[in-house]
Amino acid sequence: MAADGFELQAQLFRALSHPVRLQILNVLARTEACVCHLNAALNRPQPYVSQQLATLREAGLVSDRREGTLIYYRLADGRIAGWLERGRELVKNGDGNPIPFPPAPPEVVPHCPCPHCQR
Amino acid sequence: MAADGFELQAQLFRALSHPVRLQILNVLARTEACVCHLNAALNRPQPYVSQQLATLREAGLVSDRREGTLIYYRLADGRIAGWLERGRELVKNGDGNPIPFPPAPPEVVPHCPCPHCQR
DNA sequence: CGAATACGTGCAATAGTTGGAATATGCAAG
DNA sequence: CTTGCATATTCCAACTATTGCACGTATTCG
Repeated sequence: MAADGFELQAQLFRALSHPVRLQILNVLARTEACVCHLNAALNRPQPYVSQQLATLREAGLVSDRREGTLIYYRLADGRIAGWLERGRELVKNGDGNPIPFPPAPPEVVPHCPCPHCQR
Repeated sequence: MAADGFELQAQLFRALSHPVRLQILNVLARTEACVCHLNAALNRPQPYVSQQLATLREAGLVSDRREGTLIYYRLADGRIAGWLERGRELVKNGDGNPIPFPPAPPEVVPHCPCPHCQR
């Protein structure tokens, strides 16, 4: 309960200190997505994706919306995407500085059953 | 070696996911400081401060400069302070939203032997 | 040289994170 | 109510971080 600002800010950063969670946020930066979409886009087991989403949700970074059996996730705050993007500029690569960021995954993912991919 | 951008970015966030390290960066955001100054300003044992500084140094967030027996630390990149400041706007406090950030420590700290405080 | 001061490092006990597997829940259709 | 699908939670072993403390290193001064 004695959580001062630094402790809260540290909790936010802890939620961000995981490559798969950053990958998820990278997908959500362009569009909301259901769990099955992230499951297919990241090629990770569904319970694993759900766990990371729970961490992001508890940190207040994403929010969710149910639509039938699907649950769509999106960034909780419009400023998050731009802030993360600016954070990338600060990443250094050991000796040199070029930052090998993988391309964002395609918006339509094969074998994803969600309405957004089935068209 | 198989460190993609997300892994590197996660390492950056991991270095930031600690309240004492955030406190150190908060001091360094206004001025460079020697270890003994941080030691006094944060009221933490010197080896403990050194360890946190080592973590920040390995993450590329701070750089250091020796001057006699003192070692001065500063933010490694001018954009870091502003980016951290903007990150605070995203911190939510459980239910409500007000963010109780402690005030920045004073520039001159009692019992600090560094030239900046002895005047 | 030796002593004093400012920092850094190594170690060990404790605590927290990770990621896979099994299982549980919640909704819709039949 | 049962089945089936989408998603969530729980459990657990391996791994990693935290933090206090003793000791090591580097620089200056006498």
